[in-house]
Amino acid sequence: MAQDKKVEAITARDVDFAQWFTDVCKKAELVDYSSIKGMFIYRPYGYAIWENIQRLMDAEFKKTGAENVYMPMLIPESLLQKEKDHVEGFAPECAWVTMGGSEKLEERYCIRPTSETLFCDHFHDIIHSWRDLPKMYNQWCSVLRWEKTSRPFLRHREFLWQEGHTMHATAEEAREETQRMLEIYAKFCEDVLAMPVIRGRKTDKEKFNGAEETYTIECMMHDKKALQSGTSHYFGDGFAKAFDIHFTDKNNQQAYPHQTSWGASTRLIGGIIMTHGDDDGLVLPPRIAPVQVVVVPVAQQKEGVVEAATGLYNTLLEAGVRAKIDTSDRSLGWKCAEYEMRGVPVRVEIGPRDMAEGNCCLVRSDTGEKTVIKSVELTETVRRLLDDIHANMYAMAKKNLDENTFDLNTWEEVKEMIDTKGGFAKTKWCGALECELAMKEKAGVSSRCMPFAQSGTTGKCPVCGKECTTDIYWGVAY
RNA sequence: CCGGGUGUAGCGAAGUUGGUAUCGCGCCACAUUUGGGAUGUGGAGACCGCGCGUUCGAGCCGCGCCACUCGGACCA
Repeated sequence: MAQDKKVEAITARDVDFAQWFTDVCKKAELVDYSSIKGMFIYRPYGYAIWENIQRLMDAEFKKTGAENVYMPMLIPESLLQKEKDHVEGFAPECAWVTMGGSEKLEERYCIRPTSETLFCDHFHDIIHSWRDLPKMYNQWCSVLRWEKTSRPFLRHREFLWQEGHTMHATAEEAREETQRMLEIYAKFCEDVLAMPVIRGRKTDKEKFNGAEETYTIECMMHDKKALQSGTSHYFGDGFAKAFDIHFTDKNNQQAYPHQTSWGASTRLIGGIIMTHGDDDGLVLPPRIAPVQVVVVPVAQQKEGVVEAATGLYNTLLEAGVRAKIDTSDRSLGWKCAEYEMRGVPVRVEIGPRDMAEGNCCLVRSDTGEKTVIKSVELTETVRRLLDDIHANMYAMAKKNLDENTFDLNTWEEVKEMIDTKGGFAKTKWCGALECELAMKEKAGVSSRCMPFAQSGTTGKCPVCGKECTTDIYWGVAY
């Protein structure tokens, strides 16, 4: 019966993945819809996940020397238009401010879809000497893109993100920065979010507007579709030239600096949900979970139970564990189901029977497994368990990725795979745009990335059959 | 943006030939309960997505808009 109730509350994951995702977002109280299409309300539990992402990522950025700044949210149209490829890419999804109070503005302002142009305008003013470099700036903000369709976390019109913008004296140094930041995103996904990633480079078709090279980390969701989870761009000196940013180098020569930008967004939360969630709802990676352990007293009206539970709770807090205790008058069953739905990694149950023997019961959210332990060993066991859960969640996601990635040779094979079971196809690619477009047209997949880990072997392009060496991943993307 | 579907209480739904709206869950109070979404009694809660029109009268009919959703195109 209890099982039936849960299934009733949330659509079964493998019956309708899209509906399951929406149900989880709503029922776990991560987000709510606002009155404007594509603009979402981040509720406390959802925002708390973002705060944890911010806190942990920000620390990594700062280790590299990045500094946080904040730029205006409006971009004068003339500024946006300075770099041709960039404006062409973003113009279709810009929202514009045309009025100031009751006055029509002389020049309309774009609400930032990304801030390269604003940073460049500023860099123009502050970079004059080789001593001014590198400049490594980052900002946490929201951006606006007038998307036609929207889904919680995956595609918002306004979404929260961070955007790093850096300027370097040499191309080599900028390239290193691009790689360094991509690796930070990759490690973050693996070590904090328990999401395995494929690191690689985007094709020219898929790269960021105005960039010379775009690097990406691609994750596989439980439904075998791809989620681009972080990107890092190398711009060369294109923007520097467009914005007339130059400096005097050590040899007293005028030079253009080389630029990068890198970003990750609240889309990561969508990734967490779609990678780890199950039929009971969310399953949160322990290192990002707003509540890591919830203490639930059993038969709490009995003498001493609440006190014993509170004791465990305080022990956890003192040990630095993000803990919560629920002494509300909800039934035990309700509480169990509720915290499973919210994906709290570990639940501690303690009732009269456990107390009599100095025990408590630990339940892990990833497997549902219950273990009775001595209460005095709580902190140590919980710490180990949280690490175990992380490792297990990563392993399960890695298994999903590995088992659904296929080495294929022709576009027909790719189509067959996508139409029947879904997954990533790994093939060779000749590098021609026509072949890339044909894969979309014929097989229904887009290129995800050319992985850094190249095999070095020779094979045939799945479309034109030409001999080539480049390995590339294809998939259906969010 | 194109095509299909849907908007009635916090959620899920019913609503007859047009007559100001019903049910379940949830919510609140009290009591009894509590080792996997408890039970009883009582109570509150809806400008029927928004606007305009037709009509003596619209949840229901017409037009427009907004939002959600599923495909497609586009995009992080």
